[in-house]
Amino acid sequence: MTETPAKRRGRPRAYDPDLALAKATEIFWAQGFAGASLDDLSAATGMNRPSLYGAFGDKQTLFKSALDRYMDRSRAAMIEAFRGGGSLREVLTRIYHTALSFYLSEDFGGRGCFLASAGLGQALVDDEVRQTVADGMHELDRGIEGLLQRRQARGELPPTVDPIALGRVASMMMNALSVRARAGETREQLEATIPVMVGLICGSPVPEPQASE
Amino acid sequence: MTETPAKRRGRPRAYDPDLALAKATEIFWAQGFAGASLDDLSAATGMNRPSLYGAFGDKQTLFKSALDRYMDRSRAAMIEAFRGGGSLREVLTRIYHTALSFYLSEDFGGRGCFLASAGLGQALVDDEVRQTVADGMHELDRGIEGLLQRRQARGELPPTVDPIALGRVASMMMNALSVRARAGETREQLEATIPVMVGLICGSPVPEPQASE
DNA sequence: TTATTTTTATGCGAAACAGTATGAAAAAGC
DNA sequence: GCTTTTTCATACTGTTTCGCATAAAAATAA
Repeated sequence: MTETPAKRRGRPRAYDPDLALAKATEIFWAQGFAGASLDDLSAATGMNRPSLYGAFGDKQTLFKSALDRYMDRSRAAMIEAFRGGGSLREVLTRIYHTALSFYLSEDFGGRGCFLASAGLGQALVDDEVRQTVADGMHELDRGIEGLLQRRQARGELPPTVDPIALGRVASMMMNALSVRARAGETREQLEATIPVMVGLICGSPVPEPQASE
Repeated sequence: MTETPAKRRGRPRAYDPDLALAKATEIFWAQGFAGASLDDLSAATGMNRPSLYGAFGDKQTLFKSALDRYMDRSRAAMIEAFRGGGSLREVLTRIYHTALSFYLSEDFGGRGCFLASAGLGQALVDDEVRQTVADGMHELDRGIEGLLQRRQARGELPPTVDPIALGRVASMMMNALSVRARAGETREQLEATIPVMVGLICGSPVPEPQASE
């Protein structure tokens, strides 16, 4: 669908819009909205100022496009992580690892979640951004809550726990990973916390050989 | 010590340095380093530009002073929360409530932890800031780890758990509260997660009559 | 009163900033 | 080959930014 359906009429554009948006996202991610100048964005995307403006509108609109693109990407990755089978323990572990794969970058070092970093950096200045970020986080909350509900029904969680309250906290732990990633903690340090978090959610040491079911 | 020891010689300053730093902190907190202009800071502090410069140096230095002041204040509040007696459950609850008292503001709405918000906003641009923030968080990590170690020795935690790993995650939950506060969640929503978090750390519903061992 | 010291007030200046106008370049249509 | 359409490249405009220079104001000291 995205491939050129017919030969476009005028001069062909010299950039790939999605790649450019990805590069712009990286600048916002590292420097925040206010800290990213149009010169920075222009240099990173390889587009000059008027092309940027023509393609994405002004800086605010570009930022919101970056936010939307990130949410689409991370949503897709999370759906993938939810889908794969395995025990609740395994699914949660996969979810946290997926989150970390977004928060840690080879080239830029730890930068955290784009929503929690660049997004929330603007939260007190632009309420639309704040709302978008909040919605994104709550969407993930509901995903994990649903997961815990289903797994509780299968007996993977004790019937006494509240899967909604627990799911929300499990979701919040990703926010904690984001903060620590941006604070510079290493992949090893962060990955070491995952089994601890999963253990807290699922019941500590090992599900126990669980011959019961 | 801080009171005027003798009559100062020249024209008296028209501002209270610490109050001015507090006001500047609020601007950085809401708008970030790059988003806060010297005009904003000047208006908030009531100091004109040259006075600001004379008192705190340039914008970077002012920001780092704000960071230091925040760390001093929050450290003091946390020491207080650690000191008061009570069960581990009670102490942890008090610690989380103390954290929330910093993250939520009457006038500005939820703004999160200054370290995690304004501080980490600069983390990828200014490595000294990143290191300061990381150190601050790790100091709190060690505090909670020590608390759990002592309480485990008193039998308030099962001997099987690793108090270091658990303490680190307990500390990270404050980072999660910070993110959600800044995302606009209400005090009620945030406070509702505290007993869930404390329950995860201490052993869920109530330490349970725990007849098993 | 007069001199000295310290802070405030006005406002300057160079640089960076966001956004745009103008014209050249590169493709398709005829 | 010429026109039309779309994008690129240069450069401009007006504003905002940060930091500081200069001079007035307000206190003490002599």
